[in-house]
Amino acid sequence: MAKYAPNRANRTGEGRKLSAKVTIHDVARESGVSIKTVSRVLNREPNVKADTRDRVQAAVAALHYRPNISARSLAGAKAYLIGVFFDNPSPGYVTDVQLGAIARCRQEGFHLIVEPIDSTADVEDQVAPMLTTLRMDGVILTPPLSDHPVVLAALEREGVAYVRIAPGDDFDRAPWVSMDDRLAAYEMTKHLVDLGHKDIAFIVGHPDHGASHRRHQGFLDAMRDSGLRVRDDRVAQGWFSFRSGFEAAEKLLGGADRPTAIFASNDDMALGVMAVANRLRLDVPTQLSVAGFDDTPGAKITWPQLTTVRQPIHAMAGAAADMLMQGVEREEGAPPPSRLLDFELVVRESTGPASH
Amino acid sequence: MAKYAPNRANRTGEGRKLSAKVTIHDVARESGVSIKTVSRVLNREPNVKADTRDRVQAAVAALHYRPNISARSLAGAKAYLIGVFFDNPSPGYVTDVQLGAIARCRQEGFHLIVEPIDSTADVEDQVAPMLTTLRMDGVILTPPLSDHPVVLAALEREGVAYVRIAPGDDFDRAPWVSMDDRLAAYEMTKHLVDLGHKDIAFIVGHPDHGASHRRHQGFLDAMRDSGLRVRDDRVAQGWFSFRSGFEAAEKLLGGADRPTAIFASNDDMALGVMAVANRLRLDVPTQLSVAGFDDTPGAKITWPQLTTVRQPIHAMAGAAADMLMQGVEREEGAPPPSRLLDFELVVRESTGPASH
DNA sequence: CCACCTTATGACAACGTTGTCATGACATGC
DNA sequence: GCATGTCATGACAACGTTGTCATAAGGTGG
Repeated sequence: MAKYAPNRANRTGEGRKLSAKVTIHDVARESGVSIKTVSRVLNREPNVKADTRDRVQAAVAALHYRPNISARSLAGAKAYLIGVFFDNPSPGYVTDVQLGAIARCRQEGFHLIVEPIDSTADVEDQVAPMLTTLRMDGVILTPPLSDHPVVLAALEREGVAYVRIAPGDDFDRAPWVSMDDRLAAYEMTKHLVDLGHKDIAFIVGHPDHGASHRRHQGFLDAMRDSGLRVRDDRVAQGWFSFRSGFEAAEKLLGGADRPTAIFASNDDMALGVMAVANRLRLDVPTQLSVAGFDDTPGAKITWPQLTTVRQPIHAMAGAAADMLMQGVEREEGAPPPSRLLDFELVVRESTGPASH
Repeated sequence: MAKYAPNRANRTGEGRKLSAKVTIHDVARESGVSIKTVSRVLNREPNVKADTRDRVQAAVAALHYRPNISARSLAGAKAYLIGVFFDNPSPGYVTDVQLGAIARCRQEGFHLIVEPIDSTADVEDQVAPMLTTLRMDGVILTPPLSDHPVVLAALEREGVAYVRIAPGDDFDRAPWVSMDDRLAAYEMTKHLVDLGHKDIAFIVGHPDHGASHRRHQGFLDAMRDSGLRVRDDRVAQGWFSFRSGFEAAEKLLGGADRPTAIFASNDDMALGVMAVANRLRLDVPTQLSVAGFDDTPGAKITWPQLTTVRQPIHAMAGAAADMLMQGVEREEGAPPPSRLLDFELVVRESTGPASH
């Protein structure tokens, strides 16, 4: 039984060499300086003569030297590792966050560790071990984990920095990145009102997500500002899932007395609404307008395509990674350095003029 | 300017202490043995008295000791890191792979590094640095990267083990995990034939994915075995995207002479077909049956729900992670230890009896 | 010209593990 | 009973970096 290593290259004898490990010592020798000076150049530390720096950089390039991340994190303070914690939001959301974060991380030589957390199981048991084994430089928290008390506490206890994406409350506790959910929902509602809709239904999102409440509030504010009444039976509770949107729509569209538009506070639920409309032979948008929120890939994967709000997920994740990598700083007592990014209303085919 | 560390725990006073770093030395002292013996217990090495092992394990538990992964990988051979490389397959696919791999990794104390590769840019430049900085124990390759020559070559040159998911060819080159795409497509076609369909169209997938050809072949085989002819204009080329399915369907359904069923070789394309059917006011499934492949979340997020093939993505990724963690082995000269996992035909509402 | 500061550099320890080798306690074979 | 082997353990080096401190070279002010 031999170690199967298509990879270890020369399994058939002395063969061709593996690309030999190049260490900082090799670079030091090649450029005629000490390893410490090489280290300085690599880490952009001050007090290195321009001439010396150039020689070292030339040697690094010539030898294709790459610092070993384990040695780095063992010796120094940084681990060059950023974590992303998530708990099954939609796949589209998750990958978008990852892509946004990685794009920034690559530039700085950081890597991304993804950690799904199952909040129905013991969260402490999942978080604590990974925090102590890998000493990550920071963690990006996605909703609903952005507000999970056990996760936040564990992170703080272990001394690991974190940035929350779209947290629900406790904004002064730690840095965050978010968008103005209330305003976005407000504008979407206005869009429907402008199309002539007066009887608009709303499907609320998962109560554990802070964004749910903000979107709901934006809807209510817009209706009030437009002088329109919101009937109690026109607001349904959902859970951000297709199924919950489907069920809410069945309730909303079940009787003869139907709203002319439904604003679902995320795309998955909006797709559930579309499915019900389809089933009831209601034409979208002539008989019913449907609006979503998020602009997930699914929004375009339906007919008619969904009018929705584009969340800057990619940018939010990138901003979060940035903050973590440069070691978030702030004035004593000042609020955490957080950022509110812009959204965009995406009007497609699922919304149209009110029918009556 | 103070370091902002909401994390450094006690910003509200002396509070509770940061969890102090516990090292192997502490465990050794606590249990009255040398650090080497502790190491042995931790790594399940032989030649440790049961009594000693118990004492060490008690100390580990009492002190909440977790080995530092950087030190481990610096000193030893293992890095406790598994990479997943992908290049924008659908988000659902990506997250499924991640979840499947992580479930296994957690048990063994491994972590997952995700690395999106942009195959339109210089692949070597993206792969080489990450392979040398992080010395991962192995990499899981998802299609179409499973067959990317530059990626495979870089992996082999750097001596990093890898397992390919659903590769297209060159099966003896390295271990892989896959499913029987041909058979699955064969059975799905049979399902349509059994429903009475004779004029069935097929949408081929992205030519860079090995699975595309296998699915196409399965379709052709089933048609032939059923004594049915496949008209040339009933086979359209797609790219596994919603849009490509949409466009293919427009061509397929454009004239008066229409097939009674369309088998799209993935769900995204099938959803494109559904959108066109919707637009043309063709009822699914009474006027047109539509079948997909993959059972992505999107398959349930449409009305009617899609008849499709459930790929064991989660299990495939888990198996791949397993192989990597236990250091893939095989007899000298024997084929790589690979695995073919079971699929499942999922019949939902989008397919029904032929209409004429 | 001396004291002192700044800049550029290197020697060496430290980081927390695992690998290698040595050692002592026992058991086994003849 | 002695050579030989196996088991259980520990001392110590090694892994490849960064942090700390020392030191030499050059600049500045009196």
